[in-house]
Amino acid sequence: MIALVDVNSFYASCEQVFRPDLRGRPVAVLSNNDGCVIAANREAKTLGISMGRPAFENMTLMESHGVTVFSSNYPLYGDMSQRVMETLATLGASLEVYSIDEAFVEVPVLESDLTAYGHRVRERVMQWTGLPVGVGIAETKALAKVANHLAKRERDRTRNVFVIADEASRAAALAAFPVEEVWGIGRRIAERLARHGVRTAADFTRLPDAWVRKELTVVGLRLKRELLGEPQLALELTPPAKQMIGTAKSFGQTLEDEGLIREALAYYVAECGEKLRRQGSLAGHLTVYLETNRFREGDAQYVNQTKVRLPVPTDDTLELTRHAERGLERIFRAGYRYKKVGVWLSGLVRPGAVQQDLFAVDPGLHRRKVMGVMDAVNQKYGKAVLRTAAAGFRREQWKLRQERVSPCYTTRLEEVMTVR
DNA sequence: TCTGGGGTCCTAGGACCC
DNA sequence: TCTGGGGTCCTAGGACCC
Repeated sequence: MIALVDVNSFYASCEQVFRPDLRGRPVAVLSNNDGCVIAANREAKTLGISMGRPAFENMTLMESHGVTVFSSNYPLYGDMSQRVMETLATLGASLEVYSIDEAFVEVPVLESDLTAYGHRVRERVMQWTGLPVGVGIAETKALAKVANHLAKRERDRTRNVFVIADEASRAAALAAFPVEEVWGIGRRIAERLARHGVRTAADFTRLPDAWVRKELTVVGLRLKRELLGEPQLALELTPPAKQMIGTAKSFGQTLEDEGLIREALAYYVAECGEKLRRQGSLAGHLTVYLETNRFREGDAQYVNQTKVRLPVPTDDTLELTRHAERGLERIFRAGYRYKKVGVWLSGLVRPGAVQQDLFAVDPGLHRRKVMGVMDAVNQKYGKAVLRTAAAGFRREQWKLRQERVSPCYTTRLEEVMTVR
């Protein structure tokens, strides 16, 4: 059996762990650049805060009801996530970390009372991390997702456990489960299914295989079988190496100056380079992406991207920066007000699998040492303390807005709480 | 005035190979 | 006048996830 464990309103709950004064009170967390509401606890949702909508649309509502609003604090959430996963690892036979706030846990075979097991998971995570989780248990991943949804319907958080263990409970759960809430059924597919009269998960499982295969590809077919209780998706115990590594972030304000955009780009390239080296891969291609603010209807719009093939796959930030700058040069057009620049590294390979280029110069051992030193210094003294000259000294002019960020309670010594 | 970021998987179609 | 079959690789685009 598989348990899907996820943290309730994860980001909001992380903030509340360190702010006991906010227990039982509405809390919301904003996206990067304080743009959209991306997390809200139940108290905030009850007030009508709309998730995924711009912060400014919700601000009046939030202020009038005393909602405490935070900017995203990913160092905090990442660290809390790791604590949750380590706790879950002590409870399951094996574990797939599915996202920052979710994991599939293989229930140990000797557990006979699944509901009791679910409660034990909930209680231990609460005791060890202070975070509330919901637990859904079933035979397959897709059914565990359904069970997890149903677990969250319980208003009483101490009862956020739901088990689909036999045919009768499976049939009952699917008959009452809207198809658009099924894992893997998004807005587009839900619309298409609705046109064919499919409204519940149970309706979906009754569609002929051939139709599902043709309309929704093998992905849809696998999903149908999972919902019927036939496992199609194994747990991924070791996270596979990433196939793409990228960074694309909005500027705090729109920019027209190519120089500033180039500096932001170089800064993002360095972030990607660090991730690339941590994974032990080399990138064969690099895509640069540039965009104006599509929400400003009066502005002239421009969006473009270009893919650069690297002569030899590399993980050297200086080399990557050089090619990224060339890419930007290709697509930059003066006269627009830009909102976002991004870079994606792809064609990732292991160092052993590299085809050498007869005419390319290997940046050599000393450059690899430079990168090693840069990573070590930044690991120890903080992000981008040591950076390339290309990233410049004008970050103030393009960096993200983050006006309501909480302390990094668990990852920065100077921000650790003092208790008297 | 203010509108997120970072990914994955699948398919179709074109270019190219022998 | 008639013009094959069996592939691979790459890219773009669409869908999805949290």
